[in-house]
Amino acid sequence: MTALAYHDGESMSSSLLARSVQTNPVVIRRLLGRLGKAGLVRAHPGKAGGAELARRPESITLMDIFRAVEGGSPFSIPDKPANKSCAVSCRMKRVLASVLSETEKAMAASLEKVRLSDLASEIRASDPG
Amino acid sequence: MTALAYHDGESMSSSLLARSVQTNPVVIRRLLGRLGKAGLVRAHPGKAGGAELARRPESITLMDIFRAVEGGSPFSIPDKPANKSCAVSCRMKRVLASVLSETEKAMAASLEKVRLSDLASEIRASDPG
DNA sequence: CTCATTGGTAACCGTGACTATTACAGTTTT
DNA sequence: AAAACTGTAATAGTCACGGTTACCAATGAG
Repeated sequence: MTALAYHDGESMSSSLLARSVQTNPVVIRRLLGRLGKAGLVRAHPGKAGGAELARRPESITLMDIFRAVEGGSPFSIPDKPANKSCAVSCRMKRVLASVLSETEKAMAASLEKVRLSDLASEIRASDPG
Repeated sequence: MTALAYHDGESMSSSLLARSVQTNPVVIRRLLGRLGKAGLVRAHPGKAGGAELARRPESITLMDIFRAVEGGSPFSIPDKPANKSCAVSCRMKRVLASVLSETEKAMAASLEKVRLSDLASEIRASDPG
């Protein structure tokens, strides 16, 4: 995503992006699929195809990307059946959920503050060429 | 840990704790081992042995537990070699590390705010017996 | 039209992390 | 001595994820 923002608006093929992160094009396409469903990127098939940002990088935060690629909550509470004869076990899930919801909000707020354009700027600032 | 705080100061065996979370005593002992190294619990072998909190539950935060159980950072940056011919790939690790360090701090601050005694109180409040 | 290039997706394998389980040694109380 | 506990090692099973191959659909160049 940062690469897309860096090459402002231009379309890049999945193989090119794959080389950038040293992985397989299919992995990239899987990610682009999720990002596409979230409305962050557009893909064009065909000979001169590729992927490009669907919105301006100023309007995309890291939280948008996080939500798109990691489906659900970063924290998960195991849903084993509680031990009915234990007061702690019975109430724990409810209590933990409330706490984790708070720290999730804190994390989200932090990620919301960083826009994709910020990352691109930082890269440009430290790029000699 | 909440169970230990709930049964204020009393010692509990790993098998008892295991039944509470519906798992195997060995799993509990492995966790207690880490918590012990972090100075959060004490364990006593022998016939009337078990584990107990090493500090008052008011002085233990969820962040303490998190650090003790999960060794390192919740976020990890893959340490694949960067693609030297790509400016983004070369600078990305540094930029990402700085950003993630911020959100880690946010998460830590949120977990620091919750003390073990808070959880025990909440359980007691909603416990009829 | 033909064909090369690309995205999209399914199928499969290998790997790494974690849980569960068994087993055994060491310690402490009875 | 016996019982009950911790601590730890070894093992097997499960699950998620990355990597890979393969195939289809779409698009643009010739």
